[in-house]
Amino acid sequence: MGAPRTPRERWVEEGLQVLADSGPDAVRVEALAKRIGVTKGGFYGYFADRDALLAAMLDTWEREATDQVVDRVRHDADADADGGGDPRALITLAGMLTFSGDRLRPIDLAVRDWARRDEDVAARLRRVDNRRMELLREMIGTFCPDPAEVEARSLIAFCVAIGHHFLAADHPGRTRAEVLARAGDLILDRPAGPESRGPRGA
Amino acid sequence: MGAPRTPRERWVEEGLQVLADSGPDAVRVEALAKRIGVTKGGFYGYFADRDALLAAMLDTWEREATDQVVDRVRHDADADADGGGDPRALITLAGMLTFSGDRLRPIDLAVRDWARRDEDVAARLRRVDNRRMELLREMIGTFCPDPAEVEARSLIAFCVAIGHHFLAADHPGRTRAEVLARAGDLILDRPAGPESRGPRGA
DNA sequence: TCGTCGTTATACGCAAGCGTATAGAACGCA
DNA sequence: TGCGTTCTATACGCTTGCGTATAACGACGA
Repeated sequence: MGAPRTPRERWVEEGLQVLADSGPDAVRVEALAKRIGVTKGGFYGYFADRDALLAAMLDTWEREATDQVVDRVRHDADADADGGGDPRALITLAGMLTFSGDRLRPIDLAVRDWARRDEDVAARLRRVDNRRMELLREMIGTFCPDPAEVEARSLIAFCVAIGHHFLAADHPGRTRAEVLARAGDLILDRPAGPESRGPRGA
Repeated sequence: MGAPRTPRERWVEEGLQVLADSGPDAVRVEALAKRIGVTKGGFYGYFADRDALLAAMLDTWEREATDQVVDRVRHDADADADGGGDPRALITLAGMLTFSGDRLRPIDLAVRDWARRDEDVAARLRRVDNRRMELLREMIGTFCPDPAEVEARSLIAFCVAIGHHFLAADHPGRTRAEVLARAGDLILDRPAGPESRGPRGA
């Protein structure tokens, strides 16, 4: 058997790329083939139809999105093996506020919009979000005793992490990163850090 | 001249409807015609092409979205002519957290996603968001003296208002409305209200 | 009653995109 | 070298959608 010249994952990868920067409606078999530099000939060997590709894309995203959350927690927890629980929470939360790499974030945003009109996508997103939310609860729980407040702060943190990418407003005299840093202070219920604390990410 | 049987606004309105629940890619001339119960014959008397319709839709949305903000402020300000500035802020902010009617909200969400891939749309959204942000600053400024904190709280409020619609997570043992109410307390920097305070909206 | 003008239906050519069929090319293995 | 598997190119029919052209239709004013 010949080595796959255009393996299945390639179609999925390219599909996720297009999803990320043009939305699900732009994920078209022939367009993907053109991007890859191939005709659609081989596509139907891997997938029954376009919907099967979309499902495979979501499978990949869901798995990666979940793994990533777990990895991040484990990594940050190791990095802070000395200090108390707090710094871990802060660092991880800060990471969450800018949320990881350039690969998954745009996909994540696209999926969120997609979920508004597709039940299946919404169900997948719910699984992923519940996982992340649980993480947030745990972290915020390290410094906040009231469960209702923990829930509220977690919601706020998550909404800011997502929402600021959908927000087009300017902040005259400040950068978005600066405002986000200060927002992080408020969400974490701690006094404002030095004004010149470095930006935590965009 | 015969009365317009299918006036220009009808196309715009139907377009916004489709935009709201299926995204911009689903706004197709012939599909709209079918929805209206007409063929596309008359469409090109009003619009040069599909893009012209999209532009007109955005014009309408931008105007309505702006007017609505102004109206809401004026209305709430009148309703609270007696009390201090604070209640006005609270009420309006609460309204913002669930943001108004069922008509504009879904359009708003669709436009936000759209703006991620279209410069023109992004520019329009920036105008609208800056307007709303200014309003938030003003309201939050009535109880918070530090400008940097005002900016951070405004960002948080706005992100929660938008973000919670893109969030699929559950809140075991609580409703979303309850969690949002508590989040509002935190954003407004006031003690938690009675647990059983009615939900402020969905 | 009869034009007139705006709206609409119908038909056309064109392009993109889906899913299928079929034949050819490339590679691993014997 | 030859065989079989796997991927690929090409071609087909079908549908949807765009934008244009043209003719019919209807309401209103003269």
